[in-house]
Amino acid sequence: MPRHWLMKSEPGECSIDDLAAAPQCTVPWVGVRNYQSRNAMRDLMALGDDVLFYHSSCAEPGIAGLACVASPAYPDPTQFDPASHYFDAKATPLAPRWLLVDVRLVRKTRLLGLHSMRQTVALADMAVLRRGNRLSITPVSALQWQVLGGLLA
DNA sequence: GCCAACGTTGGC
DNA sequence: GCCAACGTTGGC
Repeated sequence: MPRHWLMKSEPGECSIDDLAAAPQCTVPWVGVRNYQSRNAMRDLMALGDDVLFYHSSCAEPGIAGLACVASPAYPDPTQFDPASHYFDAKATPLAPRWLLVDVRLVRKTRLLGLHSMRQTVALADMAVLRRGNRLSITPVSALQWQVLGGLLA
């Protein structure tokens, strides 16, 4: 049974349109540098899991499309690249610290704004809406997924 | 730019 | 292992 996730991306880094324009409509989810989110990818995600693609840190934050997990977790190559913003001097290929999964577009949706999400009672318990939430990857319950499916249809 | 929230770091 | 300082996130 697939799980459901919400993954935040800054549109300036990778927007839903960037995802749609990528080869195979698939991107490696580079740049996660938070242990909880890394562990979620490593331990909890599985190929085929559903993903809500969320635009954060932008003028209109909200869900912009549906995607899916398209690979198992593997080392994030940017941690080894001194030229990368995501370089981590303490990581080595033999002892990688950061992992990622590939994410593939399922379909772009209308933008379901953060404000609309907050106004939807059935979504009130979503992890991403919790005060002070800063995780870039959060779980979505089956019920929440169903409600969102209706709102995004 | 502000600031609340909270994860991470490092001294002890 | 505690905890204060610091850095980052992200909405506003």
